[in-house]
Amino acid sequence: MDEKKRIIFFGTPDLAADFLMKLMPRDSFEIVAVVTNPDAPSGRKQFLTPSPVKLKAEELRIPVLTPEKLDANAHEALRNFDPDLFVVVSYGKILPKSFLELPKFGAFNIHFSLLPKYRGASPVQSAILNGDDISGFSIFQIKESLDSGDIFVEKDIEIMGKTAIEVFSEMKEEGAKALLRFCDDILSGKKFIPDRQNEGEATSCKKLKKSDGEISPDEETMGSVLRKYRALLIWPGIFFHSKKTGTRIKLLEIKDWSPGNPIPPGSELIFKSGGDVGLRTADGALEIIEAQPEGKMRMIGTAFWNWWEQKTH
RNA sequence: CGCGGGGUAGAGCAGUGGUAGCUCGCCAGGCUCAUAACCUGGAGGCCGUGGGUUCAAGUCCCACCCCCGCAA
Repeated sequence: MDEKKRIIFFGTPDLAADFLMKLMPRDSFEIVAVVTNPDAPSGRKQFLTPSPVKLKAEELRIPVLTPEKLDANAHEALRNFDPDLFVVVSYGKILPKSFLELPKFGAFNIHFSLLPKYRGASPVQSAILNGDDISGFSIFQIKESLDSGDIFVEKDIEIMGKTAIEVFSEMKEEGAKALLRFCDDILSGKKFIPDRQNEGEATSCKKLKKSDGEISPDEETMGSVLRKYRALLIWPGIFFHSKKTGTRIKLLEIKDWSPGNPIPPGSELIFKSGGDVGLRTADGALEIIEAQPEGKMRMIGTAFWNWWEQKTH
């Protein structure tokens, strides 16, 4: 009977925790350790909170490492686990070269775009923002430079008209299957013919900022607002500042304005027509399903309309 | 002690010591070819909880609970 291969898993957010869970009980390999970011302040009271991956790993009784820096100490700690493979899913730190040489079968990352497009921190959101119809995920061997290694597995996912939640959900579903198979394959010695990334086609995307969610509805097109909504709804969401009410207003759920419903001429930024509440944009309108003024509880469209009328008159 | 907003009808809000109100929704009726529009009527409230001040508290004072925005 072969010895089980030894994997060290790197990851931090919820998404990574889901991948960890799906990689769990296997005959061919085991997760011998999990590396995640240290506990960080979170929530209104700023309590120190462990990462979702740490919580999941503890639940699964896997040893957890939370190095602040990937230094010599961390290197030593990982070497002691005698790893065969590193699997990285949204870890949040860049692995130095000396770490990449630790596992016998190498270090691999699953990235949620069709590399070399959208290298960096927000591939799913960026693809939606750009209005792409197709994205996907890539499993590649990690090199020192970010998201640039040779691609071993790649799969398309249709993203047209979908929200980030829906896309992530599919990425999770399909990606976990692919990653599982990949781990089995590579650890059993299967030969891959990896694709080198075409550097000329590479694009990159930055980490999202809170301010990316700010919109100016009457200066933007419906398409622009809707793409931002779909891309950013997990975080930071979309919001605008209203001079009339003096508050910031989040749009929690919006959709296309129903075509049968006339948009009254001369409508204000927020308007009501029939039973629906609308948001006027530069080239049309969107329906507000749910919104939330700063400091208030979330409101369905008609409640938001009531609030708006009372604040603006 | 991180900063701030709030808790009054099903929902959204007004009400600064003296009869509990408005808008939306809901129910009934009316108008109408018709309606999400309009008219009439109606139901629906321990005003977050506990104490205090007062002849009198939704309102002033104290404590507590809960919700939310920022921040991370």
